[in-house]
Amino acid sequence: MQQLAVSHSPTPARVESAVCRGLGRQAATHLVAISSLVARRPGEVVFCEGDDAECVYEVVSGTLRLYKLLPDGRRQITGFPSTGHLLGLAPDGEHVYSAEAVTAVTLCRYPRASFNRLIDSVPGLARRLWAVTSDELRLAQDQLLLLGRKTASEKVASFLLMLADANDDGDEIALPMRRGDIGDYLGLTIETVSRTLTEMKRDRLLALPTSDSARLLDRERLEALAGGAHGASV
Amino acid sequence: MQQLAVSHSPTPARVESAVCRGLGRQAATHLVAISSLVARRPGEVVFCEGDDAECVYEVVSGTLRLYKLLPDGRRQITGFPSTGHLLGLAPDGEHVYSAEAVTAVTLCRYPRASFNRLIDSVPGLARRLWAVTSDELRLAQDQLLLLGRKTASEKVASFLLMLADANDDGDEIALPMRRGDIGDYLGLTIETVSRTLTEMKRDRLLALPTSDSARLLDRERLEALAGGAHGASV
DNA sequence: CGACCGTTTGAGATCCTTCAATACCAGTGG
DNA sequence: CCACTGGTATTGAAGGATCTCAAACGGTCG
Repeated sequence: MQQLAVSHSPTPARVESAVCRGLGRQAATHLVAISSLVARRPGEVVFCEGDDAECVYEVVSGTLRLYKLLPDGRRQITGFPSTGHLLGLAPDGEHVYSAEAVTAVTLCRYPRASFNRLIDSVPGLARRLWAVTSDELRLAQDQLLLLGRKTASEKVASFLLMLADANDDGDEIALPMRRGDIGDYLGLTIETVSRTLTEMKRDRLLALPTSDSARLLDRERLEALAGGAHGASV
Repeated sequence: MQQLAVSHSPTPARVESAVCRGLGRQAATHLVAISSLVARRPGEVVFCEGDDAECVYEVVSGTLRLYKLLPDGRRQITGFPSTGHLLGLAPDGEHVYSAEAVTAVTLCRYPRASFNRLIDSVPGLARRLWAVTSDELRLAQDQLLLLGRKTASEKVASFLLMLADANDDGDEIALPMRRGDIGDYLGLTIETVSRTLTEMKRDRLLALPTSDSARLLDRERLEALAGGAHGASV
């Protein structure tokens, strides 16, 4: 996990994240000192690609979408970060993607300058951030395989299994994002996503109690469909 | 840049890489001490996805392809690392992609255990590796946009511009990889790559003196075709 | 209820793939 | 020197997966 957020609850010094515990009491206190909480409602923007990256964010609650745009408006969603994920971590000057709230979200915000000083002064933090970024890179490379070489059904199956693994609520999945978001994540259109889900429902691979939730009915066949590497190894 | 390699030439203590200079003489000497050189001929494998990641590599010369496979053999190439790039950097246990030589290559190999100890003992190294990995992540995210949302022509234009930027030989580009490699990098077939290149030649966008080299004739139109983000910002 | 927004479904068009043949190029042996 | 061979690239024709355009459906909220 990549948790870093510190508590802003009544007991300010209480540390919730694995990283903070790893860093020791003093460093954790520093993190609390430089952080602040921000909230966004569904659809609201947190930051845009090209903005000066003045802050690093950690998701405290809710789900966001990260995306890049082409000049004509075509959109590629690169991820749906939720609780515990870090945003805007790249060490240089500008955000390289935009971030919007999918659900209502709360974020823990760290000013970049303070954050960078912390990296220098806290032993182990740089290595921790490296590990977090490496894991993101690994996921991005899995996504390259998905986008470049998988069919629509394989993409959707991979996506559902990825969500199931992340939510670890067994086979019950929340789909807070819209069909269009899913399409822009998988390199498909809204219609193809919808048709593929309908087809999977017809084939008894899954149930769609509502349009924003799903239940996996046949994980084995879904995994076969997804091919290797929906996040897991081959 | 992400250079780290140390010299194995007659003067063993001489340090060639930017990182080593940044790290100081003593750390650089440590790097030399744990490294060894390996060579591979075209088509030979350096390591495979799923192998224990016993070593980290830096490319000293030549070009490689990194790729992931689906069970049925479909392939997605994730990059063509060349001189100065690091391979197998992920901090955990297994390689997450395979690496093969495209041209003849020489690599500088660091045993992972020693490398990890070095990270702990050399201040600044972890942060440096974080920066390197962040940059790879940024490129991977650009590639997500390309694979998910660009057309064949846009993909090929982006690819050519990316190579031109990397080689910085102006508008002369070496294409050491085969058409099939380009296709598997761009999520296209061999035939589509070939047709697209032919079409660009017909449109006077580029010249193809041989099948493994190209000259950009109209960078402006190519950049317009590539859309934003072929590596550069929008 | 009725408007709105997102999803689903349908029909036709298109880009890219697939399958197949031809061209090209370098190396080898006659 | 030239034919032959193997590998890669190019070109052609046909098919198909996905997209586009368009309409119908369904839930939510005032």
